[in-house]
Amino acid sequence: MTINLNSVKTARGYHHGDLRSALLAAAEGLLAERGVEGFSLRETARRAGVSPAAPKHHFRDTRALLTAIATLAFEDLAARLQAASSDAGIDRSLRIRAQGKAYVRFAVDQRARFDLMWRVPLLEAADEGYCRAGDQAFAALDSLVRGENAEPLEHGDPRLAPSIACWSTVHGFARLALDGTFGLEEDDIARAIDQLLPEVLGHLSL
Amino acid sequence: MTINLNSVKTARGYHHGDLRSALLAAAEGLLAERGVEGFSLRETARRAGVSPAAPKHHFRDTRALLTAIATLAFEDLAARLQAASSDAGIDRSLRIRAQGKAYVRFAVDQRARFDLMWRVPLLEAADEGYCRAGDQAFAALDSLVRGENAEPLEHGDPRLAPSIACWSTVHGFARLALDGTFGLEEDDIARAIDQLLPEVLGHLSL
DNA sequence: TGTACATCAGTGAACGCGCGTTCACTGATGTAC
DNA sequence: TGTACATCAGTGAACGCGCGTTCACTGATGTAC
Repeated sequence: MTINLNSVKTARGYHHGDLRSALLAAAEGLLAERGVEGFSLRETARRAGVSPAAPKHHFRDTRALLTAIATLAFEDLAARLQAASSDAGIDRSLRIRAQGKAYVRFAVDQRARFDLMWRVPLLEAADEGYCRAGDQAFAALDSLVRGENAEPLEHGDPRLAPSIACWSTVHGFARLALDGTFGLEEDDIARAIDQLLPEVLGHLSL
Repeated sequence: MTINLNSVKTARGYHHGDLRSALLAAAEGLLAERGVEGFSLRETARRAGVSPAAPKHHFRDTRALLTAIATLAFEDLAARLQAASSDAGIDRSLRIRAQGKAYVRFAVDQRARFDLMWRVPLLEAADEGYCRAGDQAFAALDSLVRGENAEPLEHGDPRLAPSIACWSTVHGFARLALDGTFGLEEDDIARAIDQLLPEVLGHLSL
């Protein structure tokens, strides 16, 4: 079977086949190109080669689509945090450094996705999958800071303080770097992650 | 002289008198009510009781107006950080705690303003006043962490690490609290600032 | 295996919205003589 | 002190834009008999 890339629409026929995935992909692309402020559902449909009304069959509205993307992003982040600490050997403070670096890298390399993850007014903040994915990412960090076998704690438990300290530091560093507050150009950021960040994390006693 | 509050427009006459300030005030109000996402220049003009074209004489465009607001907000923040550390006596770590608390309080009590301050794509990021006000706020923190008489350093100097660690932590904490990531309701946040935040700052060794 | 029919996933034109901005204008202010 | 005139700060109607959403529709798919 030959796939004719030059006439996707014709080859495709009336039904798309996997429009849901195509919309997600198109939305990710649009987001990466224009940032959260430049996002629109119509443009997403356009990029997926589909009429403006088509997305309705897969996502109730813009918020639903953005929420799905944010959820995927949180899952991706959780996986990367896991991987980073696993790959870093057994020394706890090295693992924390590695994970922190992975966190900031994620934010910087995928800034629009990262922005979106926290842009709560644009999302269905109560969505179950979204919340679960967020918790999952936090758990990756928490199980490293408080230990693999530490008892699970409720949101807001004061014993979470060390994990929250770590999360706050890393998250704040990422945001400040993204928002250009360190006065850094694009290229300097990479250096900041390699040099400044480890030193910053060195000021944390967990 | 009697001021007729019921017919401001009539009383006002053709010229406004101080439209620039009125626009800033209206914009702050709108921002507080609807958040950054809900802001518009037209609505600001409407609230100032003026035609949609009037703002042009005072602000080139929406970005210019928002930049002015963000600048004021940074100046306000800088003043509060100064005040908080001055009021906290001479013990350095108490002062740092007090300042951190002031930072997060500011963010939480004025979330829309705080959001805007960092929403760089909506602002004239290179605006001189905006940059100066931002630096001013950082200086308030830096002079406390590195000491009143420490030599001033360039953006990106590695010796800024302790200040940046502190800033990152406090900023990250504020953002995570605002974005609901701690799973906290509005009321819990006040408690988090009083109880969780000091403990978080306790994990910082500066 | 073939046919009837319900269901599903698309189309594309249209609607109404609020937005930022432009335009020709006009009323008020302030300055020069 | 009075007058002419330039400048400034407003008006309000209009424009064009892209957006999200609705609507009646149609082509493809899958299921029941």
